[in-house]
Amino acid sequence: MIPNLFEVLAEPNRRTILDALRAKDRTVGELVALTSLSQPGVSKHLRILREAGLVSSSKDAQKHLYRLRAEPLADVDRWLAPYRPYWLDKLDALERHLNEEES
Amino acid sequence: MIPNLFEVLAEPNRRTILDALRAKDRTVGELVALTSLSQPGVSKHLRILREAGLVSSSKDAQKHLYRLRAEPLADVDRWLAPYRPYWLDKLDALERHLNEEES
DNA sequence: CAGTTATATTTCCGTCAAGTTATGTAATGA
DNA sequence: TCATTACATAACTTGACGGAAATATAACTG
Repeated sequence: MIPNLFEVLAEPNRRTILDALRAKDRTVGELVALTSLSQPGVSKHLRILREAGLVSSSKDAQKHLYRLRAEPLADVDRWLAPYRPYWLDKLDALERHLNEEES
Repeated sequence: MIPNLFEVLAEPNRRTILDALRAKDRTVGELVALTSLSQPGVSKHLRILREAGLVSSSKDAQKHLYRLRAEPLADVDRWLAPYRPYWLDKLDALERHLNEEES
């Protein structure tokens, strides 16, 4: 219940859905085709993504259009920020300064 | 097996461990104190982090020192990159251009 | 060597996530 | 109204994960 953002993103099919929604809004049926999951399976993931604020939906007749809402991903970006210096070559010196031992 | 990086990061205690290792290398005992987990629990998480390439360890007598290896997190950063424009205010126009409907 | 410290591994258990099938609901169309 | 389309929800099964407890291993200490 109320899974954290990382848990939401840990599921590969959910990332596939998000990636697909970057290009354009999609119906559930389209996403089913993209994920090779059953329709209920996709709906389940969409619910989790909706509850995480990562997608929103609007109804167009029977079709439900899902749209990417990437704002929550800024939290991941903020978590990641302090780690970024570690993999940037220019700051290897900093990394070695913060630690001392060699493996 | 071989859980993907997002799965590894989904576990809160593992993120706690990584965050702690940003400051300095730590022994298992220190990490036990920081996570309120049992020692075997921490060792289990450390194994997963090691297999993901996110930490390395070196032995100093009985003590095992764990060190952050943040390089794999660059993959998360790369996954995140295409989403970044969506939450940057300056690019709201781009976002509206890529989609059309309103929720 | 015996005991202690520090950590890893094993075993077991409860929980929960993810998938499927079945069913419900809403809108369209003949 | 009845059938069909599109999707959501419910019910159920299964497998993996996270945790603790017990045990193993390795190094230091007296």
